[in-house]
Amino acid sequence: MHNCRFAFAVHVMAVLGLEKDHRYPSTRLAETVNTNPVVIRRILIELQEAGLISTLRGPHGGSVLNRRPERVTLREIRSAVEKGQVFGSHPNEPSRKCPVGKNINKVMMEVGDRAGRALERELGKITLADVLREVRESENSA
Amino acid sequence: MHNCRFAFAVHVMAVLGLEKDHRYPSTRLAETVNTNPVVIRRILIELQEAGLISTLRGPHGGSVLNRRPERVTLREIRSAVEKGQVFGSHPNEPSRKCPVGKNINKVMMEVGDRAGRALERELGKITLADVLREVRESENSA
DNA sequence: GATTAACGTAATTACTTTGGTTACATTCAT
DNA sequence: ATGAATGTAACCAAAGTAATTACGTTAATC
Repeated sequence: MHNCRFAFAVHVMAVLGLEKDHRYPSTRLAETVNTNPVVIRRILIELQEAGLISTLRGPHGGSVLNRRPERVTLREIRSAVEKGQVFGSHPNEPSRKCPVGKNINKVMMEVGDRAGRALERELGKITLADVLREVRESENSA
Repeated sequence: MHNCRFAFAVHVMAVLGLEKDHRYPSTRLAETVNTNPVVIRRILIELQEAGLISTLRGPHGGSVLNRRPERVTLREIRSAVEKGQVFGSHPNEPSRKCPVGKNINKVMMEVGDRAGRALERELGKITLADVLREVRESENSA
């Protein structure tokens, strides 16, 4: 699919949730995600702006969760890294001569809003603690 | 955002719903959407495969709805033109040394399924007739 | 104060997706 | 036979994305 920022962000948050109050540098996070530290840092900045983590520079720096995993939902993580609509809209202005073309954009905006809210509602039910539990369960059954 | 096939498909279906039993050639549909006929035809093929429309070649050919707008949901339209997951996943295999990396893909798949189902549930509540009604309401208030 | 580990960020690259376009073979009503 | 329409292949340009390199900045520690 299109982009994997949400998956990366949940992964990072889950690692930070493994050991509360432990600071993880971006290089270590990048190792477990298996990508470049800069890619991780770009995501960390968005998680900071959303108030989900705190980051310190310098030796023994790195990132740490601001809240316990029970208090963080996937909805918050997603909205931190994934701005924009769920569906794409017409790149070119539709024909204003056609009754549908004249109004479709507005209608589709409303549809997109409804769908987006449904998505957020569902992700709001899942916490980072849920993810950590499922990760551990998969770990045991593996 | 990423792609506008869903918006195009709803637009096309709405135009076809304007006049029941009237065949619209791809060139006319392309005019109201304001794009190239080939782009429309690619979408029409997917709508055909989903059983939503019927298309005839030759003179006086074109596409027509198979069902009344009250019987078509946006969920069907979307699933016709939008395959694939809601969220992207890790492009590179995460580190298997990390308990999170080892299991995150499976967990994110489940999250994606849940989110996808929530999205489908919402779109299943909206019919093409609803879209046509909203289009007409916008028309009147304009 | 020098060293060093870490972040922040700009610039660049390679790749993929996507919509748009042209061209042409095929179908089929008249 | 004509001609209007679809189906489809090939190609292009633009946009988005992860990855990478490089470098300036911060701040803990000796």
